[in-house]
Amino acid sequence: MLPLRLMKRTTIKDIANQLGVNPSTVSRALKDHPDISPALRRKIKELAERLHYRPNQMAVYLRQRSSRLIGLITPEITMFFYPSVIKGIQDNLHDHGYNLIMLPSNESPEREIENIRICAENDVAGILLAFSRNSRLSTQFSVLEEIGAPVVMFDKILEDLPYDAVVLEDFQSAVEAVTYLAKSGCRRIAGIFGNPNMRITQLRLEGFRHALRHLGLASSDDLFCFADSAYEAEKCARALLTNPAPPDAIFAMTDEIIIGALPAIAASGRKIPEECSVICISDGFLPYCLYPQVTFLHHDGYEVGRLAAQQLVRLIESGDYKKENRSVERIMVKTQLIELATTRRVEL
Amino acid sequence: MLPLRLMKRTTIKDIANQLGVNPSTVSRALKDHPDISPALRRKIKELAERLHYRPNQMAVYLRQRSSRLIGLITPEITMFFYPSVIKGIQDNLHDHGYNLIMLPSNESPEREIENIRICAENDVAGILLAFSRNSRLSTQFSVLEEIGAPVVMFDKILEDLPYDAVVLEDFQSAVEAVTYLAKSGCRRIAGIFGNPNMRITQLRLEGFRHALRHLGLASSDDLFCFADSAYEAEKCARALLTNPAPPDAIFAMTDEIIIGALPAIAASGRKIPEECSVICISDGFLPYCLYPQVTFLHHDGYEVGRLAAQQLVRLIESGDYKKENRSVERIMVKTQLIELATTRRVEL
DNA sequence: TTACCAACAGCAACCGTTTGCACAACTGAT
DNA sequence: ATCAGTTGTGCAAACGGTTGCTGTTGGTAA
Repeated sequence: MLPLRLMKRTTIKDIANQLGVNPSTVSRALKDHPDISPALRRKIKELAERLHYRPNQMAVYLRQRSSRLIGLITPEITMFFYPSVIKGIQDNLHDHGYNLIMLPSNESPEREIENIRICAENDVAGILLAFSRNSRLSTQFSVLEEIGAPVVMFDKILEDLPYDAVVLEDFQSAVEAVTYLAKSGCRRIAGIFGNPNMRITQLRLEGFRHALRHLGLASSDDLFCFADSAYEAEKCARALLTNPAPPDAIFAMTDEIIIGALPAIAASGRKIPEECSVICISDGFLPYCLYPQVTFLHHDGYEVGRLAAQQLVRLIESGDYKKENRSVERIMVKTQLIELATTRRVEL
Repeated sequence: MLPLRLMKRTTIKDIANQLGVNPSTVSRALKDHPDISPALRRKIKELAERLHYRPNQMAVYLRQRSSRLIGLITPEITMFFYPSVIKGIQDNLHDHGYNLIMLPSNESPEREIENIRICAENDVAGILLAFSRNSRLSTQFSVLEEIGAPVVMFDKILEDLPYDAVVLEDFQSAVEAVTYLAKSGCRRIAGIFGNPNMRITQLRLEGFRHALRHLGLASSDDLFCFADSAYEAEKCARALLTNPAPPDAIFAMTDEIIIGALPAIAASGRKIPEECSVICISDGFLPYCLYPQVTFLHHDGYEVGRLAAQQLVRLIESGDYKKENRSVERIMVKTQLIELATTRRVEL
């Protein structure tokens, strides 16, 4: 006998032939259609089992004009935040019988467009989308509009796009971070931010400045900078600390930034947190690995992924996304402060 | 005019109708079949462009009896090693026009089988597979055999399965780690290992013991232990260090283990590396984040992913995997020692 | 007996693309 | 004028499964 792998896959027709019935009868029997007698139904199911019958999803998708595939488009997949998001998405999607097709854009808007096209070609049931740094409204939008499937954005969103989104409290997190530092006694608070094109950068920067203003603290241009990588963040931190009037606290906008900044602060010879406090926004894994462990605002990637997937499934199954005047939903994921070793303790 | 998203997608038939030609002609024209005259070819392509025609891949797959989807089955997706592997796979697959469908098994053999089934149902062109801790040869094998597509295993493999695999030098890495510690002056070298069911654990443990024996060092049962999580690793490390004859060096088999072990060593009050050296095997990101930065053997996940994908594409496109007497390939990824702060320097 | 209805099964079209084959029209050689 | 050989195009089946409709039973009520 041939090895199984070289055998033709059993189809509905094979079952029908062996039983002398029509393929349609088999199809109906397998999905418990009441038109088929229980006896026949059992016979068909038994044979299907015996022949290891598995429906060809491609055929189903084609006929049904939609797959059970979800396209996941992200600028990056390895670093920090995204793996947990993906896990959140996966766990939720699996429960609803959808499968994920991964389409990383590597921070390239062109690749992003290509990925959206791939989604279209594969008749995905829905798209989960976090944009690259340099994606712009007009270009990305027109391609997305060609898709018949619902879209849910998360994390790195384009605010004006008429799709639902799951986001973190970026503005508010920065406010909280700064406020916490101030409460712990810091007076000159510096910030290191990511790519200034990204909306999350803008929001966190706004929050940062808003808090400083509100607290009556200095907020001059030499107290913040932008860094696109850990390496640049290290340079930024060094520059901030050699200022004539150096900060007594540093807020790092992301995991990536803290990785560069923390060694620079340590290298400057300052005691942490006494001479320089440090706080960052993180998914929650890295701060525990660093030394000293960094106080951070927990941005829960898993939760973001879970909620985005949940919302997408809801849209798919209700069909609501097709409605003309549906208003866009923004789902906020709460942030939590985790006090570790790089800040002075505050009585709250 | 309707929003694009609600319009029916253009098909080959639409183009054919508008031009008064046959769908088959359109199909051929779009793929530059020489039978179609250049003039008509141009006209068809122009219209296709204008109507935003995109082929329906499901139909193509169905007709072609195989998709351009690759199933990726891993026990885990967030932690340490896998994100880089996935990136390596992605980068390679994208270049060859394949797409990845992610099927995490969450360390469950049952889920693994389900995932293999999903691959079958979706007519994947190939499968990339890393097994869960508790997967067993017999059960997993029979399901895999039903698949018509080639399989490439990586990292966590089942040795006796007749599929190609990309693996790291597990035995050799452990030997190198121990040898390096010995050269740097350590005499009582302990090891903390992962789940003993996994082949990589067995190999690394064998290498560890082999090296100790070879170097004439102690290799008693109180010098190694198994830990299934960072938390357990912490307990393990603590136990090792409170031995009557404590080790002067610890080898941690994975990232996860070092996360637990390092704090325990620090907490014991020992100076690192003078009183206790530390070395681990890692994908290369985490050791730099820890304090002190941990000397490690670099196990390059990206490279594993890249090579696994490459090999799979080769099998798919050559069709070699169908050959009866094809011998199985094992591809080894080289390991590299990175000397950081937790070991005493060695003149090599 | 007739009329009607349920229960069950089959027919055939359809989803969008591909592809072997047939065939028409034209060319050029005989 | 005839025939073989191109060149360009169309026909129709196929991939595997789904589903609206039709048709055949057998049974029940009028």
